[in-house]
Amino acid sequence: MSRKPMVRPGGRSARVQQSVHAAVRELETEVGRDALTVPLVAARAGVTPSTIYRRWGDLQELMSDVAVERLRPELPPEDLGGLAADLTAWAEHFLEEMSSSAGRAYIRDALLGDPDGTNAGQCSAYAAEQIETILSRAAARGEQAPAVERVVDRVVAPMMYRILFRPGTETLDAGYAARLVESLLATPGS
Amino acid sequence: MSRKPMVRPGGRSARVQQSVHAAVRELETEVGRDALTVPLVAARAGVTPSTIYRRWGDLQELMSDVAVERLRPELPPEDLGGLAADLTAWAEHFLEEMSSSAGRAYIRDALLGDPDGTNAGQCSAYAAEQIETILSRAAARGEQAPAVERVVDRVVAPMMYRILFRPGTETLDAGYAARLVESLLATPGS
DNA sequence: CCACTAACGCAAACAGTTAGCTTTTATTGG
DNA sequence: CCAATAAAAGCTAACTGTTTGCGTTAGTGG
Repeated sequence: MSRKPMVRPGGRSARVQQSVHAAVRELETEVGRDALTVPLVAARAGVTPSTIYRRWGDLQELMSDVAVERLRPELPPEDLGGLAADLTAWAEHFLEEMSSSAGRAYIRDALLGDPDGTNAGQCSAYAAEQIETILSRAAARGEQAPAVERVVDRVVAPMMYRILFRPGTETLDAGYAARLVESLLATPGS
Repeated sequence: MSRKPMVRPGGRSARVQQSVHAAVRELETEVGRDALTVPLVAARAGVTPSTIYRRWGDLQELMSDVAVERLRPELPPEDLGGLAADLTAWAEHFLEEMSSSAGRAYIRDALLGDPDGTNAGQCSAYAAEQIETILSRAAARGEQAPAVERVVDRVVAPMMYRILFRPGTETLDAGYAARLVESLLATPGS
């Protein structure tokens, strides 16, 4: 979903893509992320290495594609009946997922093999969608809600920054996420 | 400065490190980032490839080391006589440097070949140092200054998030940096 | 000044990558 | 529905980057 024109999405191409993605996920749990190679994935997927090289370019771009799939939220955020509760719960959940070693690995992979930034943009879009849902609900209730951009700047960005640039910092608990949301909602204006 | 114990920092080891780093910088301008390979760098540096593989592991970790060096600020932030002016000027400068294509490439490299997060932490520390200097000056003047952590969360993190996750977004100008600082200083409390 | 050992050079074996060509198979138009 | 077309995959061989064992060099500490 990043480099290939995908001009022929049906039939065999689709099957190959699915089997290759499946092979990556399987092998990742069996032999570990670092032991993955293109020939290994190709063998498991039942294709030749050159097929993978031609469609994805290299292992990093393939891993980036798979990582983005894994970072896609599968459920809409929970509705707890209020903006503060919804946002806090979502932020805590987001932080817990992303700051785990698995989550961090996926974020790294997504950023890594992403020359044009398409996959990174997709990750950001996922978070924005979830937030949008929460804010729309709040507006429907008549609550005064901030803009999505503000939530991203004040809640998502600080968490991501700490995950990426300050590993080992132990302040990455639910309390931190809650404080970010609280601080955001305390100043309705700018 | 990331993986090697550097138990023997003097003499030959230091010379090799310098010539390898210099070779990377030279070749980067000559043939471009994407054309760099370990054997190429080794030849330019006058060492054998195995030396690089043993000390750095792979090309990514080497590039990460070099990138961190380039991201180190060479000057302390300018003193304009006031906290708001100092922070705004610094944030604008920071954003301009980091959002350039060269800056983004260095950030990516620094994050990329960094298994334990040491280099990423170093980047974060550089920014924190600069901010610390500005805040200390403000305190010396008797101005009320926020904590470094707050500046990182409210100013640095949002800029970095947009650089990494939202490429192509056109709101990465000086005005954005200024607004972040303004918003931060508008709420002295939390 | 000598013993010790980390780090480097060298070279061969290994593994991942690239490229040319052939074959298969969606797709498109008659 | 069938033929023509071209995209995508298979195959294989050449290529290039990576790993590893061993001998040598040169800092380090006694």
